[in-house]
Amino acid sequence: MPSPAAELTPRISAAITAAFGDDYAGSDPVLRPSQFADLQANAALALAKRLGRKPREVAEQIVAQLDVKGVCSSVEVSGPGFLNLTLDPAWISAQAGGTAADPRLGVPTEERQIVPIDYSAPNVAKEMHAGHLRTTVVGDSLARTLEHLGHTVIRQNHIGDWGTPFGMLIEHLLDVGEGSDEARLVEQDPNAFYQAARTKFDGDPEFANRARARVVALQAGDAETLRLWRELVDLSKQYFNRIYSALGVTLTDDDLAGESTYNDQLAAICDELESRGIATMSDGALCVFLDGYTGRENKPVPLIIRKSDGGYGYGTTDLATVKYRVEQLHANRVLYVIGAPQALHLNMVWDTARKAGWLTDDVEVVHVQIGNVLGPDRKMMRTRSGNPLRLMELVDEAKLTAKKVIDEARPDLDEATRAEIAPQIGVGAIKYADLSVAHDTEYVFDLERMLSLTGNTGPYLQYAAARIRSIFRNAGLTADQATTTITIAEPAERALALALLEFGPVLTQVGALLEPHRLCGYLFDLAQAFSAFYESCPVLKADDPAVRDSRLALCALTLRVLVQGLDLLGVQAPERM
RNA sequence: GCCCCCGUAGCUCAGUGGAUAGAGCAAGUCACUUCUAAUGACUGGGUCGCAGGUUCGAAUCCUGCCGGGGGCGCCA
Repeated sequence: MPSPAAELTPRISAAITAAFGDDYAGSDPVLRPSQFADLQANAALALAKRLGRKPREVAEQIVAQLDVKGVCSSVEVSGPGFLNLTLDPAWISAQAGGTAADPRLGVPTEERQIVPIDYSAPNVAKEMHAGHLRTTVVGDSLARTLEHLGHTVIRQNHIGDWGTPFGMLIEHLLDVGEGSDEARLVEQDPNAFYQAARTKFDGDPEFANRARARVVALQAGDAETLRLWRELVDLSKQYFNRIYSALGVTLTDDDLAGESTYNDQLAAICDELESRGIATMSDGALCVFLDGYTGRENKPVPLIIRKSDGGYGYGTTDLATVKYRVEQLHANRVLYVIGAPQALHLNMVWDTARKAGWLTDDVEVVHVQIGNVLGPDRKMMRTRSGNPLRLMELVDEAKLTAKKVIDEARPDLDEATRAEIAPQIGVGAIKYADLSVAHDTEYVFDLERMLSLTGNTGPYLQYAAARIRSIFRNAGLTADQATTTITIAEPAERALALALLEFGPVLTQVGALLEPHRLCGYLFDLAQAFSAFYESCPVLKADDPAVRDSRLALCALTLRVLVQGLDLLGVQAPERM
């Protein structure tokens, strides 16, 4: 069941060719949504120039050749040469029926690609903060969406499980004692543990020396040191999993691909780049200098792949991820869902990999830039400095607020039901807020706004779904029993049905552009179209049984699209609220 | 200094080179013995940062400027 645009594009193209000859075959019909009709085709204005004729005349000639029998009820030339296309209600009805009969709801299955997605990437023994929340939520939605479109997604959680901080963390672990309450902070309140280690490191020279020695032992592969390191990582995994579980994120231990997994490849990467002359020594560090990367005072910016102390930084491990994902995972497209400030670094890594021949032109690499999350003061929320909001605390707060709201709004529901619904609303609100703004723009973290039950928020969409479920409960039916033919009559029915036909095209676009906020915007429009329909078109109270059944079928389709769409965002749709 | 991103209604944000730039929130008006009013209908609200350029047509593309943010060698 093609969408209106998919149906009309080839027809208009054919009309253009028929009117102006093969030279014009394949011209873009420039089909766009319109405020004056269902769709408008703007091709005539561009063609007029090429043809040396008046745009309106060109538009008339296209119309003369246009076959839209059974699709459009009217085609009008308007303004300077726009083609206003109004769809036939019978066609809309049939397409809506076709969508309802399709288990995939009109979502195409695309040619399969292998798509590793790098997202979340929290640090061991550190609290996840709002910034991590965002890459986690956006990455997870992209993973769900691309999978649904038929791709093979390989989740890659590139956790920070290696590096110099582990010297002080391990020494602190020994100081407080393995298995002690303080050690368990890594699992419950990792920042407290990290800060305690940090404070000692900064204030106690003896401790700092032990920490530095411990880093050396770790890198040398000392067995006891590795055992302690693994314990820290394991404790952190518990923490990550509690967060992921609370948030309904699809990441599991199987998706962990932390920095340490590339340890045994780093030396070879450096050796190869050095022997091939791609990397050179500079101030004791092994660096890659690339054309076009200059920094202060026009000095070339290095990608440091081996520090002067012999250690490796994230430049080297990131190079290793490119190699691994291309050579071992056979990726067609690699997504790095990472903070926007990393753009320079990532580009240098990719250019280095290209220069080395590890990254080839047939593999698309994309930086899905995650904009900074700002505090109420509009300043960046940072981990290093300042005191970050504990993510768990934040989630708990959202759940609590949601509970208060549902308690007040639905005193008729029993306590157990309300307690079950509240987390779905609270968590959904946070995730939806992250997803509904373009991923590369900054945004101010504002719990109150996220939890607002009106406007473009998670709860509003959940409410729309819950209302539909309520209708089916009252009808004594399940949604999949409402499979009657859909017949469009009222304007609100028409608008709702048209919105439903756009689900597939929107998902295609989200997959291509990697922009979940488009799905949010679409679902919001759909929910609004449904609310308007709900106001003006009685379903169960409809006089005519045929109208009632048609509207029930429309409700069922709306519910399925809402639930499916929310699921691709990683947001639950409660039965009632 | 160089590079990247951003600047749209009071606020938060959409916006595929197409007609009179849109939502939501907030403000105001109206509609509930309700298929869930947590809603809907309506009203007011704009120098799309500024100035050029390209184009039949620019919020959108190009250049310059102003303002904000970020990045720019041994943290990741």
